[in-house]
Order: sequence, then C-alpha cells, then structure tokens
Amino acid sequence: MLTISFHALAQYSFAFYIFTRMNPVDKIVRVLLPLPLRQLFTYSVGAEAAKAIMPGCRVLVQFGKKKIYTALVIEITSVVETEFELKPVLEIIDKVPIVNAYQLRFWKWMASYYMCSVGEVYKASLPTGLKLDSETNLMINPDAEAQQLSKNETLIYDLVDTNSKISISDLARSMGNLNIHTVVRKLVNKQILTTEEYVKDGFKPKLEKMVSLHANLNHEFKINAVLDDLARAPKQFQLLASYLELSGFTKTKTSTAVVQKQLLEQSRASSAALNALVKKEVFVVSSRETQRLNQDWDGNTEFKQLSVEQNTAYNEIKNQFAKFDSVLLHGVTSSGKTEIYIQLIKETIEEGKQVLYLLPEIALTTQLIQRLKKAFGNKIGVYHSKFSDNERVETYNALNKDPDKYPVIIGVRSSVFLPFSKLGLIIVDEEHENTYKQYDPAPRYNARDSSVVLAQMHGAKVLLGTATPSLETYHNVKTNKYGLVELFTRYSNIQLPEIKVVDMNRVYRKKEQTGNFSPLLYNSIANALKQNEQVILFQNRRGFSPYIQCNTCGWIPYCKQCDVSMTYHKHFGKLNCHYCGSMQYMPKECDNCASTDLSTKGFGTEKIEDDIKLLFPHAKTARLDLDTARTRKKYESIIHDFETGNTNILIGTQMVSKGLDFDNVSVVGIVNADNMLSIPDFRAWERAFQLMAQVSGRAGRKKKQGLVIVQTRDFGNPVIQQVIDNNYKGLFLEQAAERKLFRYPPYYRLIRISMKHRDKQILSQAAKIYGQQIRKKLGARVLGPEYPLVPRIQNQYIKQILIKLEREVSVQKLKEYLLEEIDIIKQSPDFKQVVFVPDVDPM
DNA sequence: AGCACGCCGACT
DNA sequence: GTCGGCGTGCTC
Repeated sequence: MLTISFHALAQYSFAFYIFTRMNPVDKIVRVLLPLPLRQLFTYSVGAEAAKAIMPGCRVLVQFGKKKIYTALVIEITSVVETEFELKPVLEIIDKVPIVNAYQLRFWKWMASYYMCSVGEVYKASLPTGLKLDSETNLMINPDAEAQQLSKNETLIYDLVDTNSKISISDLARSMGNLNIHTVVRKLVNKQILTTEEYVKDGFKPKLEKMVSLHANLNHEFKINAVLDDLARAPKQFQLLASYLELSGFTKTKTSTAVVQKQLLEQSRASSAALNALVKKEVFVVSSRETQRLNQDWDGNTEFKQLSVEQNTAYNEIKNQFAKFDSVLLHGVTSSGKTEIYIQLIKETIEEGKQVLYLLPEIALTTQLIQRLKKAFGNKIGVYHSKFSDNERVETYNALNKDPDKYPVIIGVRSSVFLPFSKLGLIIVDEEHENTYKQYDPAPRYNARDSSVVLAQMHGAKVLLGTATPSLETYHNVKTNKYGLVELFTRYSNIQLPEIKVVDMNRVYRKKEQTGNFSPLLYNSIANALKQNEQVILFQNRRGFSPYIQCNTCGWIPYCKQCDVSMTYHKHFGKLNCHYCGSMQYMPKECDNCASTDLSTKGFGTEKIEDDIKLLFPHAKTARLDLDTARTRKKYESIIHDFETGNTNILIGTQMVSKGLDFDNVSVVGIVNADNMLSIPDFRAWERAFQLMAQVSGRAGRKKKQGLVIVQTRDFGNPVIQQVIDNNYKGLFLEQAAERKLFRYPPYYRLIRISMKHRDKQILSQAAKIYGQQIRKKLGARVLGPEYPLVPRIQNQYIKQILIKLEREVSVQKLKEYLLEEIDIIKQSPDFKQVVFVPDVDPM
C-alpha cells in the first residue's frame, strides 16, 4: 500500500532531466522540501546508506548555496545520470518512516484543493521540533588583518564581536531587519568574518534520573547488613528503607528502578544523602527517557449514564452513520453533546480504531479535557498550539510508533496532520467556528472540510456538532449529503434563557443610558451582583475605543503602514493597529490642527471594563480578550477565577462564547449587537446569530432561568428576532435564500485571489489584466478586482478578485488554470513582484 | 522561501 | 569612480 500511494505523489516527471554526462552514484532519493516549490528534488546516497532509507523518512540535505533543510524522502530509485552533479544526502534522520501513506495522500489532496504546494503542507504538518533547519553563524576571524571598514561593516563587526557568535537572523533583527546580506558577504570575502553552518537542535527527549540497587547487593542479607551499618546515618537509612518500599522489594524480594525525584520526596532526604549512598556503592543512578506529557491519571474511569434524550440522539446518530459518512448533531447549548461524544468514542476505541476530536483553537479548555480524561484517562493525547513544541513532538512520535498509545486525540485544526493509521471517527465540535480555517500561511485549509476528506481516506465517520450549524453544513444536510440528528432539550432540564432586546435609539434619545448601559442592563447587573450571581458582558471588539478623533477638525489617526484607524488601548496608553500590530503613543494634540480636544469614539472591552469599575466599584471584574489571554495559562486562570466565583463580572470578546459552562451566570449582556450586524460580509448575519446564540447559552442556572439582554439600535433586525426565538431554521431559510440569489456559498463555491504590491499602480494594472484574462474563460463568475476593506497592510496595497463557481463545475482543472494564468502574468517584467495569494473557500 | 548575482542611482 | 539598495532567477 505504501508504494502505491507514494507513486501517486510522484506527479513530478523524470523527463525534466537531460542525461548528457555520466555521473554514476549508488542510489538516488527524490525528496520533498518544506518550501513553496512545486517539484521534488534529487539527491545522491551511497548504496549502503540507502538500505537504511524508506519513503517517509527524513533526511538532511543542502539546498542552494548554504541552507540545510529537513527533506522528506518520497522515492528511492537506482542511479540515473544527470546533467549536473547531485548533492549528497547529508544525514539520514529516521530509521523508520515518520510520515505514513495516508498522510501523503492527504497532503497531496490538500495541496491541490487549496492551491498550494505539497511542500507547504509538509511544513505545516510536522511540529517544529521534527523539522531541523540550518542557521548561519558568524564569527570574527582572529587572524584578520586590520583594515578600513565602512559604517555598516563596523556596525556588524561590533555586533559580532560583542556576541562572539551570532546567527544571521539574530543579526538582521538587531539591525532592524535591514538588508544585511551584501555587507555580511563583503566581510566574509575580506576574511574578517567566518561563517559556520549549524543545524538547530530539534526535539530533545526529557530525561529522568532513576535509582536502583548496586549489583553488589544481590541478596537480602547484604541489604540488611547495609541497613545495620546505616544506623548512625538516619537520612541514609530512611532513603534505603524508602527505596525498598517503593521498589516493591519489601513484598517481592526483587527490586526495580525507582524515580529519583519520587524517592527523595518520599524519604524526605536530600540529594547529598543519596550521593553518599551512591559513593558507598549501595545505589546506582541512571537516566532514562521520560514523557513530558501528563500521565497523571489514577486509572479510574467513569462514564455518566445518558439521559433519555441523549440516548435517543445517540441511537439516532448510529442509525444515520449507517446511511451517511458524515452526520450533523444539532444540539442546543448545554444539551450534553459531550456525553454523547464520549459514548461514541468509547465504542470506536473498543473496536480498535482511533478517534480525532477537533475543537476550535480557543475552546480547548481544561473543562473539556478533564471531562474526557475522566472517561478515558491516559488514552487521551492533547495536541494544541499552546503546548510546547517538545510536547507536541512527543504526541506525534507516540502516535506514529504506536497507534494505540493515544487512541483518542483532542486537538485543534492542525491535528488533522497527525500520523493516524486507523481512524474510525472524527468529531468536529463547534463545527461552525471560523477558527477551523487557516488564513496565513499556506496551506489555507479548513480543518472541518479537510477532516471529511481525511475520514473518507480512512473509511471513518465524521460527527459535526454544534448549536448553531454553519449554512454550509446545514445545506449538506438538506441536500442529503449529511445525516442529521437534533437534540433540543437542555441537560438536566436547565431552561433556555429569556432574551430581552433594548432599543438603544430610544435609550439615547431619552438620555437614559449610564455609560454604555441601558437602564435594563444596568439594573440587571446590579441585581445579579446583589444576589451573588455572575454576569458576562460581551463586546465584539477589544481595546478601549476603535478610534480617536479630533473634535475641532475631525482628524482621525491612521496606521502609517495600513489604511485603517488606530485602536486606542488605555492600558498601554497607546494606539495599536490591529492589522500590523504597530504601536504609537496617544497623541497629545491633533496632527492636523493642533487642537488638544481629542476624544475616543466607540467602545471596546477595555472601555466597558473601565465603566463597570466606576459603576460597580465593589464588583470584581476580569477581561477576556486577545490582550489579556495571550497564553494558555493566562486564559485558563481568567476562566478559573470566574468558575470559582473569584470574579463577578466577565467582560470579553467572542472568547467568552466558546463552549464554556458556568453554573452561576444569571445575566448575559450583549452590549452592542450592531457592530456584528453591520459588517459588510455575506456571512455577517449568520455569524451574528451564532455569536449571540452561543453567548446567550452561557446564561442560566440549575433552578433559575437566565436572562440575556441584547442592546441594539437596529431594533427590527430579523436576526435579533431569530435569536430571541432560538429560531435557527428561520435564520437558515432566510439566509440561504439570500445566498442563492446573490450567488454565495453554500450554493456557489468561492475562490478569492488576493494580490499584493508596494506600488498602487503596478498592483492595479496586474490585478486588472489578470481579471480580464480569467474573465475570458469564466465570464461573469469573476468579480473585481476591488480593494478590500483595509486596502493597505504593512505598506502593501491589496486588491482582490472573487470567483463564484457553480457547484457542478469541475474545480480541479479550473484551479490549475487559475494558477497557470498567474504564472503568465508573472512572466511580464512589470508584475514579477506582485504576490498572488489564492484562498479557496475563504472566510 | 532564501540567497547570490547584477544592475543602477547616490555620494566620496 | 565605489558603495549599497533592490530586482531576478535558481535551487537537485
């Protein structure tokens, strides 16, 4: 099976070579490089060494003048003669393949569907620790002769001198990312600097010290003699006694090695005492490889009894799986979908198959992992970008070596790349989430859609779960591609919250507002606090205010590199561009008219927290957004504080809407629904519905109905009514009709091609010509080119072309055609540096 | 992607 | 006249 699939990948033909010169080598390998290049490359390898290589193994190769990359072997063949000398494989990293045939097939599909190279997929697939690449280090040549240096040369010389050894990338960073290559090359040519190519260390296994008895102590009487000798050294005596206990010697009379850390803890002895015993030849200390990953489960597993409704849904899912490969589980928030998943997972792993449980990036909470650990203990592997890279390598390797080590993987979108060999079930939880789509860098894949394909390759089933399905998925249900199971009762009869809408136009007209709060929201918060209940406030915008403005002349500060207004962050006292991340100080006066009358406009989470602190000085508040929860630890501690009641009011962006269960939240406030509804995107209303429905789902307690307050100036908006009525089907029908009319997904496929260049004119020209060219073939399916909402990011102008394709059109040939046309445009000298970025099924 | 080669304008 | 910036093309 392996060979067949690898051949399928060998889309790159050998005819490329003209065999002119005899250049016999023992064996050659064709390898894949982690680069956006569409070919494989050939390296030579000695016949003896070649025996150790298999397709799917990594090798180190030099590519270009300097760089060393981790390439992946695709094919091993006999000698051919090439017109140029082949470079040799520098090192064979793996004895056993670390990429299997399923993965390669999946990569190939992904590259062609998402219009990128297989190398780019390869790069995205392996955790960084498995892709060693080289850096160039610079050092001073001690024998260099003194000579006159230019300004930049001196600067670089000094930097290398003070660091004694510095990598080119570090040097470039300290020089402000200037073009340093030319200067460095000159210094190397003058023999002032020397270079050294070194391969960065990748994965390092974690070592653990183990203590065992010295070989001399092979009889119980000898041990007893030692114990007698130690009568006057109580710590050492205690150590040995503890050892005998821990190693099981006391019971079995045979001893095994014991973890040093554990031994020291148990005996409360110091390492000095241990060293003394090593010296006396009582103990021997050795190291062994250990896991970084928590294996702390006590082995007890626990399965909750399914409720009647859950059980019905569970059986229904199984029925549907008999007819469909993919099934949507449409269940309201708190309907207990997780318990159903657990049941299905249990069954799948009992059949000896693997399960992949996908979650959107942000929702990967301790809450859910704990619940699954309770059911499956150490059978669960977690794969998450906020785990350290070494931990991810461990999970990858473990899965590759032993498919039964972690039969259940919980992970974010990139876990579709793990080395599965016998998937039985993929669960895509919160399937509507847009974090399943990667935007940058390539591959711009959607993990939800990709897992349907991945499952097909393994003959596995896919369960998509959500309270608010994406239109795409629901459409697939309607057209009989996916099965459907509905679950509309909440677990343990928690009532759905009551949703009240406040007309903010009216509130502002009557000047009834307190800060940004209507009387209803204000009073409800006050009430909840009085009852010792918790409040969640949702505002889909971070920072203090989205922009500031001069009250005299209307001037608004914009980012210098992007055409977008700067967001004010009070905490840093700075203006921040949310597109390129650049910061600048809050201006004291207007740049245009020097007036000092500047005011903040609009509001974000930071402003709301500020207001709340003023209005409810005794309430403990926390903010959950990208600024406060940059790391997993910070995110978890904010959630933990709220769970345990340490904070009363949680203010946040969409982060607060993700699959969290709190049981003391009585009020949820959607502070401003309008900025969700007014986004100029065809998915805006769908997204607004999803967000509001998900946030609302956080309200409600066991015995008390929760209250959701939606503040809006767009009182009559149908989406708001649909949220109030919890009317998903209404939303679907209305939105679907519009999508059909305006030719959008799910009825049409979209491909968006973004073009970027520093020069506005050149960009417009290239975009126009490309548009005209493909319009010849595609006609009115091509829209644009147009400037996007933010037409310039980091000094690059951007134009976009949108292609709307009927579902029936065979897309594969068309994608190839689109790429060919890009190549043609880029042949023209003027447009060589225009960057084309194709995005299939954009979000 | 990343790196070297080569063309061309700015400044001793 | 040289130095350093940036565009062009190739990498087994």
